Amino acid sequence: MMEDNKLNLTPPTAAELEILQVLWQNGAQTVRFVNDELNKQREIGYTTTLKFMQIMLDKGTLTREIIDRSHIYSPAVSEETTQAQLLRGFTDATFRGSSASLVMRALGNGSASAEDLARIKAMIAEMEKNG
Amino acid sequence: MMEDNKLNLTPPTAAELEILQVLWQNGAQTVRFVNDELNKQREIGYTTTLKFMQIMLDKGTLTREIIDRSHIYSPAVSEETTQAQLLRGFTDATFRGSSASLVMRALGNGSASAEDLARIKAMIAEMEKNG
DNA sequence: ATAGACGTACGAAAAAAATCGTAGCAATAA
DNA sequence: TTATTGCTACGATTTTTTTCGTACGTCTAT
Repeated sequence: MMEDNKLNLTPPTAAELEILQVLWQNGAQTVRFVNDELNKQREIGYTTTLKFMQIMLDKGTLTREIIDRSHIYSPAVSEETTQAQLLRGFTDATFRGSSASLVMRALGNGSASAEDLARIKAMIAEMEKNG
Repeated sequence: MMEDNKLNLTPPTAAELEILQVLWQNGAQTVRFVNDELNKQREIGYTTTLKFMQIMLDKGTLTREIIDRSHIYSPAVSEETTQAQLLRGFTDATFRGSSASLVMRALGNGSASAEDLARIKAMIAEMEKNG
């Protein structure tokens, strides 16, 4: 039987997201590189990382090419799209779909710098100017 | 062996959160009530809901009292605290810890009304006034 | 008293996510 | 040539989450 290799509609799992982050930040890389990066954050075996990346390849979340006998993996989904997709699900589940509540609470945790606030204000102003 | 019944540090799973939402919105309720509410959104068996609520009781996420031979469950965690906890994890995983990025993207999806924007602006103004 | 109706308890099992062990292949060092 | 090193492939296994089936107990209406 052949895999359908259908396009990925379901969002990445937590572990998959970690891998995507490494690739989004560093561009196409080998399993070795990704695994080393992940190990800066938590302990995880090489074959575990490899397995995930193979699964993601199968799901269509990653693509790969062979360069110099080594497999180089690239994200097949953009960070922006993925963030939007995950954010939607999270907002629905945790804030009953209210982006405004989510924003209020995100701002409320006090982690935003003055520049952050300024940029957000600017964005709101822009949105209000348009429609 | 006795259960440790230790306080819950780990955030609720997706299914647990659904149950908490029902209780936060409707106050202390029976399994039957919660199950009926959940079934307005998706199909799920009574015993499944019951099992979750028993597990949550065990974890300390819920408490219960017996009224008129029936078990009435209440959330043992506040919605605010839980949202903050989940938001933190989500922001770390998906936006590399940047609340500002998250806010920008949440606003960018265009779901915020004019009133929402006004309220957010007010909040930012308040934050800037203080520190 | 007895059959429903309505509840809870408990033990699994099914499904999904995460992790690893072992084998095997190429290049290269000794 | 043989041993070592650095990869990938693949088949489990473990853990967590989700889901139910079955047993049992208590009222209540016949």
